[in-house]
Amino acid sequence: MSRKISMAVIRRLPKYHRYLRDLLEKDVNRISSKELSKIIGFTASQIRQDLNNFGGFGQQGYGYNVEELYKEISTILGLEEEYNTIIIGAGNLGQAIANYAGFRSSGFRIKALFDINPRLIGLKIRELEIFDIEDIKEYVTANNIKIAVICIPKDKVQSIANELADAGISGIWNFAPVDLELPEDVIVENVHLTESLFTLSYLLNEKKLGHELPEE
Amino acid sequence: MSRKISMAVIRRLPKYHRYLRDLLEKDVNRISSKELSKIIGFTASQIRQDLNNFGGFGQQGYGYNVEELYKEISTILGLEEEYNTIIIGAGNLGQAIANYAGFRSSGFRIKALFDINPRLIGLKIRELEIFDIEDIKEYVTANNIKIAVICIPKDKVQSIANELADAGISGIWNFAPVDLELPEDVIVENVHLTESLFTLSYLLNEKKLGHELPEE
DNA sequence: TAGATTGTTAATCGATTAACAATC
DNA sequence: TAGATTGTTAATCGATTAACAATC
Repeated sequence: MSRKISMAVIRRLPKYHRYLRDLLEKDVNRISSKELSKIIGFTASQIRQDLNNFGGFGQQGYGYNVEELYKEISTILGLEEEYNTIIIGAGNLGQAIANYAGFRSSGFRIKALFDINPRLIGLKIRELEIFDIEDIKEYVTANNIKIAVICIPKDKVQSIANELADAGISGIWNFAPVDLELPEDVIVENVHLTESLFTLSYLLNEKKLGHELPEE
Repeated sequence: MSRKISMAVIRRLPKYHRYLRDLLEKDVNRISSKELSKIIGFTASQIRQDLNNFGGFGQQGYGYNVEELYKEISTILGLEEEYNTIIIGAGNLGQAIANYAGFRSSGFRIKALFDINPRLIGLKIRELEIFDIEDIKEYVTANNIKIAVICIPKDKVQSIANELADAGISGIWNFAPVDLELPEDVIVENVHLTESLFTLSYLLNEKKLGHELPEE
């Protein structure tokens, strides 16, 4: 059997993870696909299909053990790994990410920030130093950095991404409104905020026009 | 013919918008679905299908007029509308959004921020006052606020969303890791940053394990 | 054992791609 | 007119849902 999981399935995994953690926190220790369906909003059938891509985690007549399933999904998501991470762009967004406990507590170890602005270079954000973006390639190589979070305006993004790729980065979490062109061994995950906002704008406008909106 | 556009199509619209603006800036005034396909990465067939959901914007033998198509899509996305907007949570992320020129220049008029922290209440961010989150319902009603951006920790989010709904809000742009339960006339667009990061984590892990990754 | 619920195959649905007549 | 390219119908592909035998 070949492992070829679709993006549709992959993007549901973090949601399972989140809902299972919520259940754990409520001391629920067992759940059926039917019950989970009710709270997470996917069909029971889809839940069973999704999970069975990765293994038979359930038990007939019983359902799933919440803690076990949570751990399995954590492993599948690679959350036990640790990744040296840098943030490029020490503006509001870069700082927001640097400070967000949720990322720091998972395996993403933020090591430094980088910026082009001389007034920021040398400052510290929560013990994290801000370096000159000129030095990024050298830093990535020297410090075994695996992940870069890009939080700078779009103009320079492609050229910086090229440097990161040259330096052997594994993944890029990109917040700039640009689709990067990189060798396919560099994994890019985009957060296109404007696209999200424009989707909201579309839906609001459609509602105002009295048109029917799609599910989901 | 009924208007029932799928979310898959809707989420591609902002991308068309962005690429068309890039073309406009490069003074390209005409493009075929085939050429657009090459730069945007969708098939030519899909591009024609997508656009034809909204009208016959092209011309046989010629292609599409870039400026005209850009304007059409702007209208479809509702970008000519103006929406009074508030930001809930004046932390790093709330400030990042308050300061981001891209949002301010489109029709989203940010009117104020709200926070629970007494040390922030009364301060200003770029002429925007930070108010007490206690007063939110009254403010929304009194100031014809249509959109709320939620940038606070998850605990209080559902109850604040309820207040917003009661006050007649039209849309919520939600950055908290929570799926809101609201009357269906309130439109919610989520930005689940952790889910995005975990997707990246999954893909990095799969790569490391030598598994084949899905397209897209 | 009887009841519940999984894992998995088969059926359905919807989205994408291909093809081509219409027409600029 | 000949060439290009759309708009649209038909074919294909993939994802979701339904069904049910296996089994706890």
